[in-house]
Amino acid sequence: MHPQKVEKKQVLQRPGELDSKIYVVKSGLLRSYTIDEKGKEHVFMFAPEGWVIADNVPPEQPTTLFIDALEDSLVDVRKKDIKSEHQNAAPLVRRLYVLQKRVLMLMSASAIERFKDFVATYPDIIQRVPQRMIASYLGITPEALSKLKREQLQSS
Amino acid sequence: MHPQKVEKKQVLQRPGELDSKIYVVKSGLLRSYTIDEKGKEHVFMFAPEGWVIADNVPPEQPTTLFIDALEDSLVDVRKKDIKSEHQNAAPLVRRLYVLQKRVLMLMSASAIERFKDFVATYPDIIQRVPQRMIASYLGITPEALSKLKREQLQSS
DNA sequence: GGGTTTTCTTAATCTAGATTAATGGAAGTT
DNA sequence: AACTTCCATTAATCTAGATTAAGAAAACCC
Repeated sequence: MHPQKVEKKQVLQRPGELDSKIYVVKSGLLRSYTIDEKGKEHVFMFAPEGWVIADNVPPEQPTTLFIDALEDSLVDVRKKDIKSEHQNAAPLVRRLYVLQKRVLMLMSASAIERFKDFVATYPDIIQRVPQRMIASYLGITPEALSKLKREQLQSS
Repeated sequence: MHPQKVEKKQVLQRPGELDSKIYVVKSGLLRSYTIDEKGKEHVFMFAPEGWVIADNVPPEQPTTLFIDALEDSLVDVRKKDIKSEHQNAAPLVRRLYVLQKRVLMLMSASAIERFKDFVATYPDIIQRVPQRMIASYLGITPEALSKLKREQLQSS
C-alpha cells in the first residue's frame, strides 16, 4: 500500500467495476467523470495533491464513474474500510451517493429526465408536496414543470 | 432526546445558526432549502419518515439551510457526534459539504456565477486543466465558457 | 521539425426553460 | 359562507446557453 505511480491519461477506474477504491493524491492531479449516452463527458471532481477522490457508491455496488490521471501522479490506493463504515459512516456514504447522483443529473440531464427520475425514485413524495416545491427541487420554475407534465402526457 | 412533536410549517433551523443538528424523521415530512438574494426558494432535500435530514456544514460552522416541516411530524433531534466524526467521518462530512454547495450552485446560480465561484475556490486547478474540462465541471459547453470569459473581461 | 490531433475561439442559429401576466381553483382563516 | 391568500395552469415573449460550423493556435507524436 505504498504510493503508486500513475501516468497521465491512465485510467484507474471504469464504470461497472466492483472493487471501488479510495485514491489519496500525493502529487499530480486526478479526475472523476461520467460519459453519457451521447458520448459527452461530465467532470464530477478534480483532485490535486492532498485531496481524496472516490466514487461514492455504496460498498459492493458497481462503480458509476471513470477516474483517470490528468497529470503524472503519485497515488495512495486504499480499500474502502467496511468495518469503519458499518458504525457511523454508512448513512454518510449513502448520502454522498445520493448527492453525487444529483449533481450528475443536474449537469447532464434535461428537466424532463430529472422529473422522471424523481418520480421513479420518490413516488410517494410527489403526492405529499406542492408542485412548486418539486419544481424547486428539480431546479426549474413551477410554470416549466406544469408545461413539462402536459407535454409528457401528450406523448404516452 | 425522545421524539419531538413538530407542527406543519414550523422552522427547525435557520441559516446562520451555530448548533447544527441532525433530524431523524419518525413520521411526517421535513424539508431543507435556501433562499437566494432574489428571495427565491431552492429545495435541497425532502425527508419523509425513516429519513435523516441535516445541513452538511462542517461542525461548528454556521448553518446555510432552512429546515422546516411540510407536515406535522415526529422528529428525533440529535447532536452531531463530534467524537465519532474526528475518526473516519470527518473527511466524509467535508465532502458532503462540498457536494451540498455544488448542488445548490447548479440549481440557483448562472454559469457566470458558477465560474467565478470555481475560480475563487480552486484558483490553481484552472491553470492545470483544459478549458473544456472546466466547462464540463460547470455543466456548460466549452463554447459557452469561452463566450462567458470574453464578456466578463469586457466589464472589468 | 513536420504532420496530425486536440483545443480554443468566434459567429450564426436554435431551443429549453425563464419571465411576465392573467385566470380559475383549492385551501385557510374569521 | 365570504374573504383572502396560495397554488396550478396557460399563453406570449424573452434569454442563457446549446448546437453547428469553421478557422487558428497549441499540444502531441513519429
